[in-house]
Amino acid sequence: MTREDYLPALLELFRQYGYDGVSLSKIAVATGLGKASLYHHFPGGKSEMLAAVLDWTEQWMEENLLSVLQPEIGAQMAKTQGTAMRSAIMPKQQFQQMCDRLNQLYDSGNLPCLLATLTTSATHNTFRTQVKARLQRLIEAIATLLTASGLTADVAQVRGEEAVISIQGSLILSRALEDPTPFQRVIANLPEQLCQGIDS
Amino acid sequence: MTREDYLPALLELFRQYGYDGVSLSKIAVATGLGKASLYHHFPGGKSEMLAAVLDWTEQWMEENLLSVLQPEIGAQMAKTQGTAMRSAIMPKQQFQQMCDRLNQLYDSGNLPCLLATLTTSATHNTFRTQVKARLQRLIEAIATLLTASGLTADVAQVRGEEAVISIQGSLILSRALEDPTPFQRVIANLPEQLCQGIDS
DNA sequence: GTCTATATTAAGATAGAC
DNA sequence: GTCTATCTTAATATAGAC
Repeated sequence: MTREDYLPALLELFRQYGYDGVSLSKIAVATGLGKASLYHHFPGGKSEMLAAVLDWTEQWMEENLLSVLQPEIGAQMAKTQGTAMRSAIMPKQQFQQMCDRLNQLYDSGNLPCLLATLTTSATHNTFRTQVKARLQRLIEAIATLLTASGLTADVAQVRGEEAVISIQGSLILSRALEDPTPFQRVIANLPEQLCQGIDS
Repeated sequence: MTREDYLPALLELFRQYGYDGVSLSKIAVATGLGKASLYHHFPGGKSEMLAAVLDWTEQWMEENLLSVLQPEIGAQMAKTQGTAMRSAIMPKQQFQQMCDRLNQLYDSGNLPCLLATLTTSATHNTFRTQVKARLQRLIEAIATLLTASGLTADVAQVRGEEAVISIQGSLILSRALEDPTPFQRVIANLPEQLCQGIDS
């Protein structure tokens, strides 16, 4: 058993209960390990566990969200399909794919966002810095794709922020109401909302 | 010194650090009281402190948010101003007033929302129930005003949820980015967003 | 790599003096 | 109504056997 095997369980704990709400006893139960074994895999204790989870989810974000938002990918899709387009890319399909991944990440609105949980329960500064950078990169990726699709930089930036606002806000509301439909509605409308004013 | 005098300090602590992130030592420092004195005012300890804060903020919400959203108030405003309107109410001004109060509550996007913090750091079930009811009542109040302005019940309900989503999402983003402008932009656009399709 | 056992510190909570 | 002192429990963390 390597330490990566315990990252999924750790992610579930931290996203659900926040950093302060997770104790080593809880972790021991969830992983089936004793406390001493946990320190074998994570000598730095709880903070190293969260750091490992953050690195892991950052990798997921790169491979599953940022990758599908690359403008070149849309250009390639348009090329292989022979679509005639002014901007030569197809942002709506790419945003649709992003939404599919988000649906998977948050289990259709039934699971909370780790970044939001860490934002609200103010923890160590190093974590807050990472969270900030992660959100900025997602916004930037959306904005870059929208800019490549013909929008101005300011409009694209605002629209990227609005996407994150809708996602985070609906996750909060869905969790508070114990009803995933607000998140699902937001996700269903997001590609069109992002592409308003872009000729497809 | 009565226990109400300590509610503002307690609210600041809970909204910033969440229930699990606030210790009695922190509370003692913030209030300037010893632990034993805190138990004199709040025999139930930390959970009773949060309960008192929740009751206090619920009262604030009734007097500052729900009250200005009553349809009768809009009708009265229209009447005294002699405005000719089909629906006999002026929802946009009322939503504008709601936004002013929200701006005050969240210090223009610089302070987090207690309800969101409690939603993310999953605490006792009694608190989650209260948070859920509070959000439902705000959504309902917005929807009721929109229905009185001519919208159908389903559209009004969705629009109420979208308002809460925008508020909560922008507060999260503003806090994560350490930049209140996303919240301020949302608040500036909210009245018009809510009143789309209503003749004023 | 996992365990039992234990150390250390902090948290939540109470007793009783003033 | 506030304090000092103390208690109890839980949390983080380590030592050392297997």
